Amino acid sequence: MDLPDSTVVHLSISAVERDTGLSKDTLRVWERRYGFPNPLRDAFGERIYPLEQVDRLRAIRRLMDVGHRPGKIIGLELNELQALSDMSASSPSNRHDTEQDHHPDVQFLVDTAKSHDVEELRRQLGQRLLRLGLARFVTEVVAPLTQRIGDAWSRGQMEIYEEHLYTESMQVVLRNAISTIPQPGDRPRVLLTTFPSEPHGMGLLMVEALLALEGCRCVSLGTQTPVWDIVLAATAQNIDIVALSFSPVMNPNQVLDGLNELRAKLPRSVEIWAGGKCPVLQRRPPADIRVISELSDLAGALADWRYRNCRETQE
Amino acid sequence: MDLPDSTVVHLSISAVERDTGLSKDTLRVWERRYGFPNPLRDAFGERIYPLEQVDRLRAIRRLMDVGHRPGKIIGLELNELQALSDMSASSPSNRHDTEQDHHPDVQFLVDTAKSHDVEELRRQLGQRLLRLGLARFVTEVVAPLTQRIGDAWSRGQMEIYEEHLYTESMQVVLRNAISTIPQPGDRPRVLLTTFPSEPHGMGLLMVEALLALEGCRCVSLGTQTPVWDIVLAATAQNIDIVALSFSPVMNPNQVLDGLNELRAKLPRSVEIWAGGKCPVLQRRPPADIRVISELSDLAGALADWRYRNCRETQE
DNA sequence: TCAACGTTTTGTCTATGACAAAAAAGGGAT
DNA sequence: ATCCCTTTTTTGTCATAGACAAAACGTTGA
Repeated sequence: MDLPDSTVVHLSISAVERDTGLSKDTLRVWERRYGFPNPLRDAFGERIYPLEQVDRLRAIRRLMDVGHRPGKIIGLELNELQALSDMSASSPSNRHDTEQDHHPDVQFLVDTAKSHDVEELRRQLGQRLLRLGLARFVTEVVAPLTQRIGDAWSRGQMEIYEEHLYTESMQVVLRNAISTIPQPGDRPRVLLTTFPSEPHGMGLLMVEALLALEGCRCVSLGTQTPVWDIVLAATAQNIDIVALSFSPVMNPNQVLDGLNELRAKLPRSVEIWAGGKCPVLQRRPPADIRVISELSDLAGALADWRYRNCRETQE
Repeated sequence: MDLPDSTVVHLSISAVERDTGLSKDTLRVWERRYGFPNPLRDAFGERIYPLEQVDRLRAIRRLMDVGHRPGKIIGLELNELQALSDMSASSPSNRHDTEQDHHPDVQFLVDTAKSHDVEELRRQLGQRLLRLGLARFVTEVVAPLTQRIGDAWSRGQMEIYEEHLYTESMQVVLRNAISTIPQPGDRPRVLLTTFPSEPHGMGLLMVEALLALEGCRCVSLGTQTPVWDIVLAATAQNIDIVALSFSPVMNPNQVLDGLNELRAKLPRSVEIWAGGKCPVLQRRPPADIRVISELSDLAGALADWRYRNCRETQE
């Protein structure tokens, strides 16, 4: 009578690293300092983590992404952690009025996304795209909806895979729409990408859509490009503007360091635009970098660029 | 006269882990045992790796993926490593005739990708898509070309941003093609994704294209889904087959552990298909998992599934 | 309200030892 | 030669414990 499940309810340290995103070093140091996690040991003295502790670790990780510190929450039980994540959800700091404007429809779409009916979601999105046109679709549907979904995820109201399903569907819709835009425009040439630690690409697609509509020539590198490669690409592609997207979960210092390094390595003639709902951009905007805090500011920034560059161009 | 590049030519141990795929533990133990790598130390005694050593490590990693053992090759210089890699390239085991058939055209496309002319690349790809049809385009152009580009990058013949540009262009072309496939099919329902440490999504798109053409209902989660969320998604979406894609740079142990864990957590009725040019899949295929080593095996695997499930379905 | 400064928290690094699992090598027997 | 079994070598990962920089926090003074 063996126990084949013993490998299932207990995970090795590397499995926990993979599942929680917490490094082995971190897991060991937490155990040493806080007494949690408190894994059992197998016959060789190696840590084996019960599933229950892994769930708690996952919840802790989620709360940390929203700003909590491990020392404060590591002692809490799973239900307490969940209560806390519900609480931070209703805190006023996260409430943006833009959300409320479209509350009913955005809420409907969130529900559709959670219904797991991918075809229906895609149909609903496509319908709104046709009804509103691409520009309004991006600013009035994609942006608030994506933010809302991100919020819901960080509160634990949504599983990661549900967020993945949404992202994938929306990407299909957006990419399709973008590819139908004719490309008569020439300047400015805009390079789109994110820093290596930023895997979210939805912001890039939104910006690409809006800029392409305005006649810009967009060159997207996708997500996670090292700073030095952004410089190389900007040079090779004769780029006028480098547009970067940042999500709220990005490490503030990586944002600032990366931007400063990029600014130092790029020629002054190349502008850097930084967008996304990343708190540090508003609080400590770096010098010589244009911060686009709302999608609606894009058109203005572009008009501005065109005004400044209308005579001196024709290189 | 400062040296802003000092941060560029030296990498920290975690940066090297990310760039080479060798774990910190491995890097340290190699240094202890073989004397290589032999990083400098910064003011605080932490390892800083010169770029030259990182290149050598990458080459070593590449050779290990093909079957060489670290102890034998770790003493070789970069050019010797490359010579060895060229040698094993011409060994019969690695030569797939599919590569040779289209050698000239693939080379032409690689050159186009390196020319930085995105429009031209996209045009060329679109043209081949029309000429060959989606299925042949995927197997005869996308697959060999992507592999070739990955090769070129890991040999330092191509910059990361050039690879990003290629990936982005190809994704646009493929996604567009996929969205034109009508969706009459119902079974099997296939879930597509990658493990958290695998950011490459091109393999998923290729598989999605081929399966959709065969009338499968594909549900893609995009890249980097935690194991547990794959299980949740498979359950919620009533999935028949979970298809995972692995690139050569993935850590072999993460691959095997992840697959075993996934197998343990998924119901037996759900099949797991693992594909991609990941050496460990061929050398030590895990039990109860279908390894798809070549794209051409996909159709067979699917026919097989359909045969086995033709009567018992209709739940 | 904001900037500056000390304090605490926290993640990552270092070093060395140990050992299991994989691979290679040795040694008959077919 | 080829196959199978055992022994040896190779190799990656885990463990322990100490250290410190960078980030976050709290407090003070303008």
